[in-house]
Amino acid sequence: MATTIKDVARRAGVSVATVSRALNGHANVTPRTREHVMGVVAQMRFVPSSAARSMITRRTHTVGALLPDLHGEYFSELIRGIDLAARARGLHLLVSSSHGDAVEAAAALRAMNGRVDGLLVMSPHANADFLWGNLSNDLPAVLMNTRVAGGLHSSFAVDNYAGAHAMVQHLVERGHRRIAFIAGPESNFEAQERLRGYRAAMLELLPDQSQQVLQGDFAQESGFRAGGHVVALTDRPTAIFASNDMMAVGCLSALSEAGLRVPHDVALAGFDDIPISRFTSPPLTTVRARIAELGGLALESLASAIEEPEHTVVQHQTLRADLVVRQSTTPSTEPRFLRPLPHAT
Amino acid sequence: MATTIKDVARRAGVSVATVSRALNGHANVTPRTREHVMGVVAQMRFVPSSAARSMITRRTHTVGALLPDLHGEYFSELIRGIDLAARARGLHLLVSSSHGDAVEAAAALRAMNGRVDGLLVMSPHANADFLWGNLSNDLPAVLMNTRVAGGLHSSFAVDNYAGAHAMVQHLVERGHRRIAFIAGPESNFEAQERLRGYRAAMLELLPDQSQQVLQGDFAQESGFRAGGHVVALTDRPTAIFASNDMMAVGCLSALSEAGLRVPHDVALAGFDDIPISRFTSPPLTTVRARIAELGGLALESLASAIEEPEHTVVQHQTLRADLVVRQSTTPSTEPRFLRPLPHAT
DNA sequence: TGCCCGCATGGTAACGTTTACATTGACAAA
DNA sequence: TTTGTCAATGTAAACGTTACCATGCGGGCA
Repeated sequence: MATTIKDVARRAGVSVATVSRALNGHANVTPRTREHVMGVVAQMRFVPSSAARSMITRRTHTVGALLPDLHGEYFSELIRGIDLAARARGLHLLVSSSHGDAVEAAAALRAMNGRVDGLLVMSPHANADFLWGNLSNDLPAVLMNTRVAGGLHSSFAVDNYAGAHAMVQHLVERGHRRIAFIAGPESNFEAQERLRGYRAAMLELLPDQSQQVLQGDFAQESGFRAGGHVVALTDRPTAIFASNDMMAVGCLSALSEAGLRVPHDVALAGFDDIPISRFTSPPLTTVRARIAELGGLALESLASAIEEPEHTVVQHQTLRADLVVRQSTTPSTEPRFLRPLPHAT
Repeated sequence: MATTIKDVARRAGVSVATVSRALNGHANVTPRTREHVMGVVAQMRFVPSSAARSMITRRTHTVGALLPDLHGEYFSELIRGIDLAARARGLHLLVSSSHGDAVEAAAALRAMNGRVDGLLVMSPHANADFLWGNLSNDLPAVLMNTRVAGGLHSSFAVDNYAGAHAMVQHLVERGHRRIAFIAGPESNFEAQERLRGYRAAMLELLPDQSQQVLQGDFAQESGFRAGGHVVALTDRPTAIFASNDMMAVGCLSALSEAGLRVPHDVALAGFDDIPISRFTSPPLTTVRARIAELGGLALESLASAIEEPEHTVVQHQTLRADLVVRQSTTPSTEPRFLRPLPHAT
């Protein structure tokens, strides 16, 4: 049986109210009493039950994060950004991965009720209806990279469209004409935006060229397969733009196995700028998605919505996605021995 | 104001007990009543407060995970393994990273009280005293990769010593004599064990050779620095054994920048077998640490300790760490175009 | 001396659930 | 008709904490 505040009060010879006040650092308690109480607390190794506490204070000091998956560097980065900001605010983090299943996501969302002060949601299923149906409307929530633009909740997103557009432009400027694109999951909003950016840029800059889209699913393996496919093509593309870095890494592996040199024989680019992309060989040209920053901003926004619900305005922010040119698209005759940056962002 | 079970009861014209029974699928409630109640619940979008519920049932259906950090593929893998097992058991996951600070770790540990049914702890500070001082003794806990062998808590660990030993043996068998080692943080238990394995194997297999240990901290950047250091050496080692994959990746980057070919000019090996290590170029010889499996097993153990506290026996399990030979240590004259495995484990 | 004020502390009602126990009513057996 | 049984539902006491209000006590001031 766990010790409760009553046990402490009895042992210390004071009331539960006094123990509570001593614990929470309230003003009106004699230093002498406080010391005595804290001594007993330490001696009995008493830790107040957060559940009971949050029941009455209506604060859990916890935020929930609903993510589609936890796999890979992308989510690692996202969680890191969220965690960092959460720690700074003294908030705990309850993570939940929905694995792409809307029913599971809904269940997870409901299970968080009463356990969190607010919710961070990144879900391919998170359209307006889904949210309305499963979110308690007085629970603050912030959306990340979802297609719900308007509505009651603030949202933060990476400018996937512009980023992809810029990458195509970079490849075109480097003289490429046949540029293949490895797409992400069709149902994924980010993947859609990146594809849209590719198509628009191609149409705009190389209207005569046919677009070549290979299907992928954001996992390394699918990039590897796509790479193998490209290798076998007659009239091979001179550049491959993978819509995320993990697929680019997989693709790179397939290309080297086939004996093709990057960027000499074929240029390769990714998207996200996950930490590993600086350390592949050659280092990967990519688009910096600032995933950690996205998570951090979303959490900041959520935290302020929790702290002052009335002053909060719904905001929709799009983070710039910058081109990061490394050696996988720049021939080795150009300066190439750039020193990789330290991994901290 | 959030709707409570009372509001639902009033609206449905029944008592709170009936609503509770309907919600929890208890037997003695008429189908007709249940349907009616559930209708009102849906209509009012009522979600029971988990806090209040767990207060009385003394079950939160949540486990806490205290980790030293959340950064990088290692923890991504670990969390994935934990999450997967947790989902299968219907448990939620409250993550907390202590960032190497014992005080913070202690605070995190205490803040979890009453909010979780059990604890998964991986902490460099987790010695017996630390745990005893901060862990409510009736809260089940399982340790991962810590130095506390005996004691009240079950623990799971990777056989870092044997893994490192096997790697050195592999390098020696391939004809290497001058084998450098990039160490991890000195205070880290896993890093210590791996270093111990290196030293023991060197002493045993190459008693005449001097050992060469470079300091690192498990981050890519430190591997990069170590690589740069090795490159500049007269009498350069013919093989480098980095004590984790991230440092190996950083080192690989430094080596290629310097124009050294791996494995032709220098062999390179890592430890952990994080997903990315299959996709570097060349693919990395490493030791498979089964991080996700470790997390999964720890969670399983914790879950059964939660479900039947009396039948649970304290167990200490060490997971085998297998050598995974890829091209970074095998010259290209040997068969090298192995197809990378799909990333699922 | 008497009064009032402020401060430390105690008592207790919340918070929103679940659950043991009480109550009701219907129906069957005597 | 009475009585017993059982199923469905209601009532209220927990769970462990905080917040509000009451209480008592000591000291300063008139």
